[in-house]
Order: sequence, then C-alpha cells, then structure tokens
Amino acid sequence: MSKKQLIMEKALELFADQGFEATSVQQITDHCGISKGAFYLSFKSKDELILALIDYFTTQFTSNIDYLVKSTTIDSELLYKFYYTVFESFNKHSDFAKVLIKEQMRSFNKEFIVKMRSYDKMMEDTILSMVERLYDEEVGQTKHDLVFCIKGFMKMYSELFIFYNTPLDLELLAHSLTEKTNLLAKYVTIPFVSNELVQQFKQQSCNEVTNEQILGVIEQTLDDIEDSIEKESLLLLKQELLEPTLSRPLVKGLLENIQPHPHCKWAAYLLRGYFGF
Amino acid sequence: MSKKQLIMEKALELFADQGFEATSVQQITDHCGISKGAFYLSFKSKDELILALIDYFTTQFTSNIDYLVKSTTIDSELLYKFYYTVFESFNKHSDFAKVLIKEQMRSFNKEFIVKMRSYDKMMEDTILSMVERLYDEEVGQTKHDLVFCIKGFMKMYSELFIFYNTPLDLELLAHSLTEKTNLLAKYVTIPFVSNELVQQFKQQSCNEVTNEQILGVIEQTLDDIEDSIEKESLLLLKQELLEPTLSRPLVKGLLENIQPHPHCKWAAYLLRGYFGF
DNA sequence: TTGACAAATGACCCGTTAGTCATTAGTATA
DNA sequence: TATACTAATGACTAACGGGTCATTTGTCAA
Repeated sequence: MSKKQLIMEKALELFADQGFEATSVQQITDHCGISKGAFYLSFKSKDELILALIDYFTTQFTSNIDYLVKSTTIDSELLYKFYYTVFESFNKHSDFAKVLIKEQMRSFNKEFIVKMRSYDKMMEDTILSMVERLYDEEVGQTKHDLVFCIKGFMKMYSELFIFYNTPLDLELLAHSLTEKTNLLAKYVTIPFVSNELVQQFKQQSCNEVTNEQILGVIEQTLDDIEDSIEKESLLLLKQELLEPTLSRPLVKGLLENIQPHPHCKWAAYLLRGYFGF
Repeated sequence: MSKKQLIMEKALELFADQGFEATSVQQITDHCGISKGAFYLSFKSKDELILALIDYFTTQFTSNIDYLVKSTTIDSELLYKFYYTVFESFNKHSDFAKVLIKEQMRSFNKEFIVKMRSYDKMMEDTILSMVERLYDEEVGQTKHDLVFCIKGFMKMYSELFIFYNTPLDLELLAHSLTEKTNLLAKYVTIPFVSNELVQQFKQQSCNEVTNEQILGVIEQTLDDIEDSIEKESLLLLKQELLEPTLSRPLVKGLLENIQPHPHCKWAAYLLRGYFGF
C-alpha cells in the first residue's frame, strides 16, 4: 500500500470519529506511525487530503450508480437495484459516509463547497434520468418532486447505517423504498418543485465559477491522467476555453468523451456548466 | 435587549455564515460592539453560547409543533398545518436552521450531541403521535416507516429554504407533502422500520447517560425556573432519583407536570429515559 | 567502503484563539 | 466631593496546530 493510501485510510477513521477540523495532522501521522514531515511529502496540505478523500469516494459512488442505471436494461428491476446499491455503498463505506454527513455543509473551503454541490448535482441528474425513463408519461409535472422524495428517502434511511451498527436487511429496505417510490410516481398530482424553480436554482448556483478556476482544474486533471482519447479531448476543450473555434456539436462530443473517465468528472461538470450543456 | 440576547443574535448571524468553529469570540464581540471580557460576563465559554442558542430555538420549535399537533382538533387539517408550520419556522429562523444543519453532526462536545439527539427524538415522538392518530388502522406495521418518510420530506425540502433565498409558496408545499403522506399511509404495504428495530435503536442510544449527569441537569434546571408546580415536581423527581419511594403512576404524573415547561424539556427527556417511560 | 541520492524525521516557526485579570470608566450613595 | 461598587475593557497568556527545513537515516550502485 502506498503512503498516500495509508494516510487516506487512517485519516478517514479519525475524521469519521472526530471530524475534520478536530483532527490534527499530528494525530493522523501518529495513527499512521509516520512523521509529520512524511505527511507533507504525500499531500501539500490538510485540505488537499480531505479533497482527495472526497474525490476518491464520491467519484466511485456516483460512477457506480451512474453505471448501474445505464447498464440495467430491465426497467422493472432498476429502482430496486438503485436503492440496493446506494445503501450497500453507504454500508460498505460507512466511515466515509460519516465524514460526508459531518462535513457536508462546512464552509472552511470554497473549493470544497463547490465540489460537494457538483457531486450532489450529478447524483440528482442520475436520479432524474432514472425517473424520466421509468415514469415518463405518468409523472408529468411532478418528476422533480419525485427526485426530491428519492433523495429524502436516501438521506433519512442512510442515517441508520451511520449511527447504528446493527446489520440491516438491505433487500427488504430496497423493496420497501421501491414500493414507496412507485406509489408516489403513480398517484401524486400536486407538483411543488416546478421546472421554473429548478431553472432558478441552477442559475443561482452556477454564476460564480471563473474562467481561471476552470483552467486550474483542467491543468490539474491533465497532470493526473495518462495519454488517451480523454486527455486529447480535454486538451482540445482547454483550447476551446481560451479561444472558441469549434461548433457546439463538436464541443458536446468532446464533453461526452471525457465524461466517463473518473478523473475527468469534475472538469466535465465545470465545462458543461461553462458551455451551457 | 439584554447583553445576552444581543450576543446570541449577533453570534447566530456569524455562525450561520461561517460556522461555529470558524467564528472567533473576537469576531462576535466586534460584531456586537463590545469587548471580549464582556462576552465572558454573559457566557462562561464559547460552547455555552452555542448550547444556549440550540436550547432557545429547538425548544421553541419543538414546543410549537407539539402544541399545534395537540391543539388541532380537526384531523383533516392536521397534516397540512403540521407541514405548513414546520416550513414556516424554517423560513422565519433560517439563520438558525443553517447553524443546525451545519453543526448537526459536529462531535466537538459530548453534551451537544446528546442534546441534539434528544430534540430529534422529541420531534420524532410528536410525528409518531400524529401518525397514530391520523392513520391508526390503515398503517399497521408501516407507521415507523411513515415517520421516517415525513422526516425525509422535512429534511429534503427544508434545504430549499436554507440554500436559496427565493420566496417559496408555503401553502402549495404543505398541500403537496400532505398528499404524498396520505398516499404513503394508504397504500404502502412493505414495512422496513419494524417495532423491534425501533426498540433496538432506543436501547443503543439510552445506555450511556449516568445518574450524575441527570442530577447535574436537574440542578441546572432548578436554578433556571421560578417557584411553581413544575419546580416542586422536579424536586420530587430528584428525590426519587436518589432513593426510589414513589409508585410508577406517581412518577409518571410528575413527569407529565414538568413536560410542558420549556426549560424542563431536557430534564424531562432524560428522566423519561431513566424511569422507562 | 564510499559517495550520491532519496526518504523520513521532528524541532521549530508563526499565526491564531479561548480564556484571564489588572485596570479603568461609569454610576449611585453618603 | 468622596467612596464604594459594578460594568466593561483589552493587553496578555498559554496552548495548539499547520506547515517548514536542516538534519539524519536508509539504500543502492560503483
């Protein structure tokens, strides 16, 4: 195991227990059996560590779910599988789930907040695509409410995994939530989260990322990934960011190229926002 | 306005914006236009301040809801009024709601965590009583699931008030959630949160409070309240804690006496747990 | 064995902050 | 005015934690 992995693993335990700010670098290094200096050979700062943790787990989590939704061909199984996988992940990585909940609204770092929001948005997009696929005609105006309810179920029931160590019947849970979701999809008539409201939220949250910030993220990502179609696509997108020359379909295609790559999700998200997709 | 109130008000603004740990006492006193020393004349520590804030708002909030549920005589209006009042409170005290969400899982202070849990429990009890009253026959085994769903709705939709400043249509929201809740009550058949599971949770969370801790809270509460039936009842309960002499019905009656008093809610909760009610 | 390079160490620096306390300002009473 | 008392001040302390860097330890090829 690399030093970096060791630190991430041990730090996660401490963060889950005490929270990020209450855990000192000294504690982490003691817990790893290394020196303080060694820590700074692996991470530039304490902030970089938690960002790495968030990145590592959330990309894994969101990609998992996204893949599941896209690869499940039988509609009738989709919702059940979705819930099952969600809670299985929470169960498996309960330390990370704890950190996520504890620090979700922390305002210590601008980059952190924007990142959390974006992962939330990605999850929401995945859920929305699922809802549209399963209930397209039935739900009509209430589809965003259904997304909200699903997120509410996830929030509420995931607390069980985090605060109690009792082993829980995942299959029953997934069945139970599937039934509830189907019922809401079938019978709900009063929409609250309308399309206009969603539009409004989007505008409010997207107007603060600057060109330079996106460039910074792209540079970072380019360093992280190997030569590949994705890397070339990202390079072209960087060009496009500096001086637009390509047509919109071409840009969209490039975005599609980088989207599946785990390391590119963050850059892809920012670029989608920037180019308006 | 007393110095204490001034500090609480101004501190709340800063906490909502920056979080508790990120806000220094110096900042608070600057924002109040007083000196650092003056702060420590009103509060023994920074921790005491946030505990006071939590106490002040959550007792207000939970008593409000509790009163509403008990005083609404027309069943058909109850659920709507419940949701309306909940979100109206969130809307009105959005600064506090922000703090609550930001610090909800903070582990900086043991007392803080236990307190938060207890308020959550009180809320849950109120919701459960409402569910039992409205749907007693229909829901059967699924009543705890319904409580979970209601809490999930509250969690999810309250984020709207906290992160977006858009004015929202409270009436529509309450109607929309009422419909959803009624649907779930009527049609859901698969229970997940069973009675045994609830029992298990209760055991897990109640086995850590010591006799001395409860005594400490009682002493504190006695100092805070005026001479009254409540005070006398609490004194008797303190006696009973030291050496049991009274019958269970008498103890239960004393608990009922102190329950409605805002300052006694915390002591009442601990004593209920201790005496097994 | 030596020398060169990388890996790791931990004492130290520096900024920050909760909390204290000697001192001062303000006020009411004799 | 003098005295006594309370309210308020802010410089100060002690502790802590993030981050640095001169120094040591380990490794491997010549």
